[in-house]
Amino acid sequence: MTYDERLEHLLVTAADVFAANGFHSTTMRDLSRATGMSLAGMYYYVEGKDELLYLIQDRCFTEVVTGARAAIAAATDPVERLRRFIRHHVGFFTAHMSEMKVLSHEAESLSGDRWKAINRLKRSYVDLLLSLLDSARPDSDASVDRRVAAFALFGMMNWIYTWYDPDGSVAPNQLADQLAELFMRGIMPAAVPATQEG
Amino acid sequence: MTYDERLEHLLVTAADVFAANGFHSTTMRDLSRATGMSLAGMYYYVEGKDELLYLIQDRCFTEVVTGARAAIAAATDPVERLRRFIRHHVGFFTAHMSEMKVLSHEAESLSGDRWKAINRLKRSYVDLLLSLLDSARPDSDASVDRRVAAFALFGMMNWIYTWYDPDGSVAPNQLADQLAELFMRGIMPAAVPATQEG
DNA sequence: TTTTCATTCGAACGAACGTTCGAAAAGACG
DNA sequence: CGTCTTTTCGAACGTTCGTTCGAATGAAAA
Repeated sequence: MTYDERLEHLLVTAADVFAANGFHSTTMRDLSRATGMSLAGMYYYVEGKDELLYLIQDRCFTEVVTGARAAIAAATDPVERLRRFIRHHVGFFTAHMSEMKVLSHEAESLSGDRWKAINRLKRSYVDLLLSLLDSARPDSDASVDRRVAAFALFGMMNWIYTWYDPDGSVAPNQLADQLAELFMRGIMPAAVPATQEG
Repeated sequence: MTYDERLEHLLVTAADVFAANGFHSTTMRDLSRATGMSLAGMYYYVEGKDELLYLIQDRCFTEVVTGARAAIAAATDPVERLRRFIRHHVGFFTAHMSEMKVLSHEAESLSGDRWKAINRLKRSYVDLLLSLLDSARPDSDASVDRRVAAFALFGMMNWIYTWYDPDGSVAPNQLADQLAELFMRGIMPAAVPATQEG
């Protein structure tokens, strides 16, 4: 095993434990037990508990942002681009539950420069969705504020970690499609129309 | 000041501090400072830190559940009842941000019997929404799973604490209406129809 | 006043925490 | 083999935590 692989193992395991028990409730001794490394040994790979959380969030969020950009790049239709953004977010979330739970739930557990760095990523990701919304929505529709719409969407997607079981009766792909459908048309599809959406 | 008023003051202040800094990061000494009570003095009113969190969540959630039942009681139209449920939840949330943030964010910070008690309330509240959804949705619409729809709604509502400012440009009433509209019809109101919804 | 009960709190306790340090072990290279 | 570097880790340090305890205070009753 190389150095990088051992660091990776530490980060993945830590994400699982943080997700299961919360960042602040997790002790370095818990991580020592879970990883099989010694307590002091972990400090050879990581500055401390805070940097551990930061590395998990930074890696995960960077992957989310670049993945989203790639996912929407191929499409030109604004509505389709929005739909792909949603599918990518939900797909990534369900495939990396621990990391995404840590990212969503422990947003305020960082401080100082590390917090700022993560928030830069967050802002760029929010801006991306806002621009997608501006393109996809009819200009006329001012009934819902753009920020409200954006954070409502993030809310329904990021809440997943509180209830969703990827091995349950709703498959990740179905969940993604249903959330996209819900966000686009709501639960009360206006009576009849338009079944032509791929 | 009576005993009850002092307990109330402790609970309200603790909810604010928990909301601001998180439950686990908050020390009893922080609460002592914020309330003006002495460290030991708080233990005359409360068994400990865990019971403090439990009391905040129990009182708040009980109020949410009974308030929701009252809010929908007057209406008979299923869609209107659902709309009132949403408006009540968002209205209560924005009016009690600290408590609701503690309720949403610190759901896993309790354990044992106290966790079970809160989860009983949670289950009954979820069941209430599920029954409202069953009544409000066209029987035919199986495109979105009922649990997915329910938790998507809870997600967009409970996510509020991460971004919403009640003193910002969107008033609480507007937020409630917009989230209800979003959940019912989505961001892409199907072109033309039906402006007849009260 | 004296007695009783409710309420407050300074001071301390034991436990658990994140982190450090110096030495030991393991590998790489001559 | 010996030497240098990388990696591991037992043991401890200093701090902070939630909680307790017994004495002090205040208010009401007799």
